[in-house]
Amino acid sequence: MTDFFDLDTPALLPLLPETSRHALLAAGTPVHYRDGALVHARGDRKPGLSVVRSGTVRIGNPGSDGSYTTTSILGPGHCFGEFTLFANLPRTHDVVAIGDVVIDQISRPRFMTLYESDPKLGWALLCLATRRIHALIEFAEDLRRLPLPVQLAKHLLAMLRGQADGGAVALLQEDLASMFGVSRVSVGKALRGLERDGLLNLGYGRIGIPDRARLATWIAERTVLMPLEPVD
Amino acid sequence: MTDFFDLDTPALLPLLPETSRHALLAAGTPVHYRDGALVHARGDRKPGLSVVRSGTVRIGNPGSDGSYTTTSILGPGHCFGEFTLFANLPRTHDVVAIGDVVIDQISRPRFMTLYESDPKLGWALLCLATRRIHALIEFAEDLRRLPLPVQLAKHLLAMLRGQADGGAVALLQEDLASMFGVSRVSVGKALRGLERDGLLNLGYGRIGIPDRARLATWIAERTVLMPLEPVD
DNA sequence: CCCGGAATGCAAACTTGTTATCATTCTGGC
DNA sequence: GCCAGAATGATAACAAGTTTGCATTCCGGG
Repeated sequence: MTDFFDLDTPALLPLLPETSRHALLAAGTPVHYRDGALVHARGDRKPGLSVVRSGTVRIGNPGSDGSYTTTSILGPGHCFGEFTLFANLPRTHDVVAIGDVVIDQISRPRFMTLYESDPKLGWALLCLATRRIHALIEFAEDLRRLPLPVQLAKHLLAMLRGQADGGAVALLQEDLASMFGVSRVSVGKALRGLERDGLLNLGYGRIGIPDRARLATWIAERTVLMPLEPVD
Repeated sequence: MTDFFDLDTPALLPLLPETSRHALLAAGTPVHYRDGALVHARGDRKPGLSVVRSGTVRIGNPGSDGSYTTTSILGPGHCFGEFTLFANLPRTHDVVAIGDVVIDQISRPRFMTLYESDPKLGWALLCLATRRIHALIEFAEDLRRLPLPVQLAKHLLAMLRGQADGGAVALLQEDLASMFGVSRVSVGKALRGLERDGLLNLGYGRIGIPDRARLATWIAERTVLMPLEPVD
């Protein structure tokens, strides 16, 4: 489980050539966080880029009503904090460690030096940002147009990309609800509907997809937009 | 009326220093489109960057059910087409001219030459992309958490930013509906609710805000997240 | 092995938004 | 100044998601 929201967003590190990657990591200070520790809080003003070295972090925001919205869950090689560098913004999200995590923290001055000396870095960040924008737009569009069951199905399918048939995701209905900004009840209802149609099988903290191709077809029939294939 | 969705996203051109701006425009070929002309269609594979020179364009996508979702409306100085350059994607949206429009079309090879010779260009694009991601995330969050009237109010307020009190927006309820992925009926109902509370006054294709400060307060009372102030 | 907390299932009353249809009002162009 | 088309208002039947409360099932640590 690496990615929830930015499902089509690759990590930063693999986009960089060997040497740039090493330079970036060398510029950072590895910091250790234990489970549940707050890495950054919305509103924090200290700028810098962060790269996940090991473990996963949850990016999200609590609401004043006690609800919590998860924006993304990032694993090793992913980065965050670009807003503080390029957009002159404070931290926009809380970042919380899931389990034990090590994060390379790169200060603004260090990053700037690196950025100016290595054009590959800027290019990689642009590719990343662009893909993220694309993923976000498509996600927002889905959010507006698709009924909940289709959204859920799409997401589950994407989470199993690259796995063999009959795979399963370890995932609480509660977490799904927080990601889609919807109640646990609706998630449950939708999932059970999909199970009735034989597209999923539900377990305790586990959702299995018996036949990925069939689910993909089911989704395609309900999706409005022409799917896009990457060029090349 | 320049910006609907990317309300906090600045245009590309003002982010560039004088010389870079001229170089960029010189690299492009101005193309004229008449009202309603299709500049690009979703799925098109010819890459390139486009800069709006004059007029406005609508970025959006038709659904198979006949509905239409507007993602953004861009005016002079704004650019689009980055996806085709950095993410190896075909066009993700239809782009349609609103009124007569002139667009500078910059081919991929030309852009690449420019990008490599002028580091300011990459930096500006990164700033732009970053701000856009931020705006999109906040928008998606609103979409999930806020009731329609609050979303509408927030948007209307943002559209009048920088104008004097008592200003008005020229805007059809129909267009608002297409932007929020919601029916005209709900938009009407929500707007009339706001009018009852004295926060708006509705006209024919026109929405006025008598007291911006009061509307801002009203929104703040219903908004969950701590607002962010730009650093500097 | 069993027991308590966590996760899920279920039902009822309610809220919000949808579609569809029709009436009304506004506006620009002749 | 009038009139057709565009935009808005209003209503009713319906669909989807919410909240609340409680029952049930699962799992892991003593």
